[in-house]
Amino acid sequence: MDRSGGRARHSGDLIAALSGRNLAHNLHSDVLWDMGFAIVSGQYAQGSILPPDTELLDRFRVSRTVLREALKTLAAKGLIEARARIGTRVLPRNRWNLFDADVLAWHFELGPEVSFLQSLAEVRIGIEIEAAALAAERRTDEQAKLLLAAVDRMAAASTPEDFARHDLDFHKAVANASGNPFMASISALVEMALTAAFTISSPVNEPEALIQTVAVHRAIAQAILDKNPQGAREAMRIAIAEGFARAAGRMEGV
Amino acid sequence: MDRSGGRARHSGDLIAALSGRNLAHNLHSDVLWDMGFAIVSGQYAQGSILPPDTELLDRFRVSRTVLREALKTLAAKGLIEARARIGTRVLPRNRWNLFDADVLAWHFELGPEVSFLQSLAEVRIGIEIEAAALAAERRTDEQAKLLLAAVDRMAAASTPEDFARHDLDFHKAVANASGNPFMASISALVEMALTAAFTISSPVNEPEALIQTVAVHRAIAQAILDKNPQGAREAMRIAIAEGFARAAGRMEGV
DNA sequence: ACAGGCAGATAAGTATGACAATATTGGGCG
DNA sequence: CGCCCAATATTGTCATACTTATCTGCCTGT
Repeated sequence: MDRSGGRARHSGDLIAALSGRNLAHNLHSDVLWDMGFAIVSGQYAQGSILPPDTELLDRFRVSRTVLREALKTLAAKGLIEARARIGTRVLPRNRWNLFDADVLAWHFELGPEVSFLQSLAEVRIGIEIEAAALAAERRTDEQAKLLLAAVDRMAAASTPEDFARHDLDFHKAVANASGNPFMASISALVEMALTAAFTISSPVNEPEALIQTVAVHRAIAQAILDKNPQGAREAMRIAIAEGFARAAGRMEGV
Repeated sequence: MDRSGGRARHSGDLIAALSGRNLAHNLHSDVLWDMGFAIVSGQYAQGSILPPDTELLDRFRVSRTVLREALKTLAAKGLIEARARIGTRVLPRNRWNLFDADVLAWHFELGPEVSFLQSLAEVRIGIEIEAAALAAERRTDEQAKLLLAAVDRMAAASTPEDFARHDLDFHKAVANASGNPFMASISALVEMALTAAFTISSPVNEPEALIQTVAVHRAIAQAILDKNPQGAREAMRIAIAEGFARAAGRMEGV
């Protein structure tokens, strides 16, 4: 009965808005988010069978076309798999594409767990450390300039949103300078982590933290400028670890 | 005119077969692979607009349902974005989900470039090094046992396929022991890299290389057993770098 | 009693034609 | 000359019918 047409929007919208991604509001995306969240939140257990088409059709009051396209989207992200006569099965989590922006967003909708933020920080450390090191080896002068500019904008930011945006720009610039397409491809992940972290606590509100965060990022940029891979690695590790520590401290402490 | 029903299958099938993944053969997956490959191969340039539904319908001789589900799948993987009245646009590569198994497979269909293999090795180094370090900190005794068993099976493998399978098992076991769900989620990537590498040159055929490869993997397992993160990091880096070097050397050097 | 295949039932896959929503483009009106 | 609106092209949604795959269980032949 709670299926009134205009229910509250997903937290994913915040992230989409921040990133300038389109958030077209079509029926199929409604169904998609509903089902995606239901699966990620465990409402449909891994390995279980979803209700058959007919039942879902009745529940969502949409056409078969819409439902099936939503399910196909979930299948494309590795959440489900359909088989004739059996039904549509929820796949085990290790088949899910956790690097997908939507799948990540659904995870955040059930409240960012500290353990999840930590997992995120760990992958970021792995990938972005290498990206920084590669950038230090391969950067062009042009790319180095962009990095320094991004740091300057971080230092000058006045609102948490501004800061987060420029922070993201910085990390994207590092990924680009690495010359490795995979590095650039995980910006969705970085974006989610940064958004989550800054939703919890932004350095902008704590002058001391702001100065330190900017300093660490400037150290990364400098190491890349100096073509110093090892220095870039270490600085990047500190930047990510500190960002996570601040958010985690804020969540547990207080 | 070349749209005869039973044309040669994609190289992706090899990988799917090796991984035991299902390869259902429905219409929509035909269209999906055709279009996916066309986009990845640059046949449809980034930022360009795909032909309208009507034209694609005519080209593939399928129903609108099938075509649209295939396009929705591509959209879910970040390759395209449809907008009313505008058409369906090919997104820039940095929006593509390169960690998706299908997208990866399409990249390999146009012949594995050395530069692409290198990019793959670089991300693997980033992620798997951290996974190994985390595994060294968090492993259970049970997980350690599985690791050693996988190494033993690698040493005893007699065919390239067997070796690749056990190698993959090993890397999956490390990812599992890390306790980080993201690490486990990239096994598709590792799988692709290993399959590609061993298609080019398997250590099984070179006794010396086999001994060395097994030794390095045993070193990883031992470091994790000893709860020695730094040792695990270094051994993992060597394992991946050597694997890539062997394949690359075989491709360029002859 | 058992093996094997044959048929029914169920759920996903495919087809088709019509209509709605949306955004660009160009023309008409102030 | 500029603004607004309508024509138009393209994707989005709907409803219904039919096809294919495959699991279950009966049924037959040995």
